[in-house]
Amino acid sequence: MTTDTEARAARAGRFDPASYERRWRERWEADRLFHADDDDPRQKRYVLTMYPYPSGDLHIGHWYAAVGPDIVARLHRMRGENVMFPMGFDSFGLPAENAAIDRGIHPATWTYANIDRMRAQFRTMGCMFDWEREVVTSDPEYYRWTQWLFLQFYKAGLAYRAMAPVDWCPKDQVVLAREQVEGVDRRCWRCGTPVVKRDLEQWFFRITRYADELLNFEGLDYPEPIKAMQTNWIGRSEGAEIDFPVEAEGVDPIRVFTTRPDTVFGATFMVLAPEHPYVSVLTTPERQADVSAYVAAARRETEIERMSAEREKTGVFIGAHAINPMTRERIPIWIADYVLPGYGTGAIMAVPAHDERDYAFARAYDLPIRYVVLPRGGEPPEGQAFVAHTQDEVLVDSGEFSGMPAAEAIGAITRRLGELGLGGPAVSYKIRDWLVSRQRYWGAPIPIVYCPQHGAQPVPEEQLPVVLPPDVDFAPTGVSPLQSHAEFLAARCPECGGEARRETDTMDTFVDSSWYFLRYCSPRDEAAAWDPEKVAAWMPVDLYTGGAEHAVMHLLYARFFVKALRDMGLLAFDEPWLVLRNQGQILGMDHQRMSKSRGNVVAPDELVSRYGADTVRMFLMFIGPWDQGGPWNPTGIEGVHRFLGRVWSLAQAEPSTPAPSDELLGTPDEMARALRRATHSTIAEVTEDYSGFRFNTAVAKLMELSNAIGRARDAGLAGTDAYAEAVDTLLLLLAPIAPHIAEELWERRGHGYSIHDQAWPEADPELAVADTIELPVQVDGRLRDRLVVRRDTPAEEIERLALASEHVQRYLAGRPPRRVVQIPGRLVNVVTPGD
RNA sequence: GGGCGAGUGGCGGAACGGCAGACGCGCCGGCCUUAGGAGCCGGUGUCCGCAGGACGUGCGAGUUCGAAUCUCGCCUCGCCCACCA
Repeated sequence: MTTDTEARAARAGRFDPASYERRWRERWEADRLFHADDDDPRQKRYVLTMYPYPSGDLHIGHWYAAVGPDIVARLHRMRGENVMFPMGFDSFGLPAENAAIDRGIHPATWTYANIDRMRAQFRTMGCMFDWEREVVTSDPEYYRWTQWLFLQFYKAGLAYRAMAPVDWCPKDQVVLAREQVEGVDRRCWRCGTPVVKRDLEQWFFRITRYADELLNFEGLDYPEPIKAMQTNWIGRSEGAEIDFPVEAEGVDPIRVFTTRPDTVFGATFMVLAPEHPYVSVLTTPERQADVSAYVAAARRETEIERMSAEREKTGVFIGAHAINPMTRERIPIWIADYVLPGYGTGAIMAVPAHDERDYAFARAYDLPIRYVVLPRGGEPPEGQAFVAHTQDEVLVDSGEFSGMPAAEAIGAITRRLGELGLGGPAVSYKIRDWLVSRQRYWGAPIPIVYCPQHGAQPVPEEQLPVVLPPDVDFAPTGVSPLQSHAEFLAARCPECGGEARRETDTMDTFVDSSWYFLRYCSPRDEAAAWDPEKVAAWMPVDLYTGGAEHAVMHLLYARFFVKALRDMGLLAFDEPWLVLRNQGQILGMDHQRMSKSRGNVVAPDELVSRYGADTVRMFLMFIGPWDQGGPWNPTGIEGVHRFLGRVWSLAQAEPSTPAPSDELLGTPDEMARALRRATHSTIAEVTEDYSGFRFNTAVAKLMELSNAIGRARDAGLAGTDAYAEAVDTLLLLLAPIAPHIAEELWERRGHGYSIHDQAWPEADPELAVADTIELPVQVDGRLRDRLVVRRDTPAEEIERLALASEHVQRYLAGRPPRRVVQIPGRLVNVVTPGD
């Protein structure tokens, strides 16, 4: 036995992935095997995975993220589709600049060295990336078109400049988008420093114009959590705007937004955000000192202090009054920092009886609380606001609306306000316009110049790209390093030709990533951002994969881009990707997110050199559901390596004399049929699993098939057609997940290059089913026996056999069963009469 | 505070409402070895055991012939959002 094994092993050669993996990768690349041809007439399939930031080295998480879509892309390719699976680098961004500050390396030097290293590391994965389509967003050939797109947004009125209170990271010395401020304590997403508010002139993209369309996910196959996150982020609220006239000459009423117009009769005071423009207009002289102090304090506060929900409510009375438009009562106007300047109208009608925040404020400042909505026949609750909004509340103390169900009153009161010219229905959103300017160097310069005569002027398209000058000072000063570069700064006004100053802010890197999937379609086009015909042919992306952490940033921005570009007539579709899948996150062994600062980053290199790329790929896919991720633990990689080693020897097994009939396994014919059954059911199952991103169970089924092949070999089937079919099928099914060994063994078995050009195997349903089945027999739902019967045994016969079982009879004790439940092909359940 | 997930052997994890624990790791035993940290074979949820049983999917109820799976209520953990009127 051992000597046989050794002899076979000697002929087959030792299983040594290092001896063939690199060789095959080089050959595939030299042959352009995985290059997607624009002119290929077959069905196109655009598979995309999020391109990485070139941080320095690939870690195990990059492998995990890339191998999943690679498997699916390869499956489609073997099914005869023209598959594009490109890769590139999101290479602008802050870390490069930090490297410049910390170590004196130019951002470009640092970035491109990292790209070179990571590109080489990427190649060791054996993914079918089409490197001929690579995009690098910091290349002038790329950001030229990022700038061009900015100009299109500008011309379309979707890019604008405004003074705004913005989130500012004091450590990185940069403005952040709202989406880049994280957590309850409002920290910078990059460095974790608490952010502060600053008023600055900034560039915005008008994403709010598309809020409603972005809420529509019809026809999109997204994970539910992503849809929920985007929906919550956009935060659409329906309600009413209501005007509260003020007691001051020549001042327009204060307009508020509320989702509860039914409670307007309970509005006993008003609260303005301290930033509200009316504060300075309405404050009475005797209140001026207190109000100014409060406003100044609010401005100094960081977001941390301001946003904390647990915080005591504070505010001051500004001395002025407004009129409740329904009760006609005179109500005091306060300012308080719990009213946010950016949401709704920056002013609220305070209804302490029906809003917890207003209630807390009223209690703190002894303001009147009036309940106007109550459960039918109920009493006002003791010591708290009544916010419940079920079906059964009615209005009380609300004039002509008293007695009306609250649900109905929302519409009725809103209509009445409209009739009175005091407001009407309104919709409010949490989402704000996207702040895209950054006071940083390593990004695409915003293509605008400022002329003393003509103001902000777009750089003419033929002058693009506005190139980053290489020689700047990188010390962090709070202004862009470009501001101290005289040559860059000096520009001509496109309108008058006079001296002008160039915009020194660069664009958020999320602008770069909002269109890179379009550039992949015609990556070397020098005349346009993309070739419309090629984009029409390839887009939209059929399958997009990446981390869920981009739910409200990249994924939302890119959807906005596509919709905006469609409305400019530049694209003819509505959504960038039709199917989205998120991989889980691979955590460090300490169960923390992998990061250099924690020192828990797992590099794949050592594993790859010890076991080969196929083993690492397969192990990563085997550890659990792909969308789940989890802490890294290399225990168990040996099992996957052993499996590939078994495939290695099974695929090269020498024909042996067929064994005689075996009492347990049957005749050689029966054994062959069993093997074919295993082969064909595995085809069906693995195909399903790959398509559904269930790679872990796919691997388990491949292992089961190889176990069956091993038993067949031991039974002497190695020379038979059934054996050859089983092994060749196993290799084909293995090709997407372990492309190197599949190719090597395919060749060794005398088939032509390349296995990756073979057709995906088809399962024969006739062969996949067994002639005899084993039926579990339950008594009262508990397993008591098993029946082995032919597949076509009639139900009456099965019932007879089941009742005849001594294990069943023991529980029936001679009584007739109350009933017998049969699920055809699944089980039999005998229900006893009971007591 | 709101929203969404998830709790199954020693471990990672399987399981259209129908045989709980597939597949693998680990562990135990055996074979082969000068050796085994290589390879191969067998066993492995817990408890009682001769056969054969009992108990088992975070906890408690319910629906069902039958529940890891569906419903309700708790507990724990994770993620996202959070003074959004």
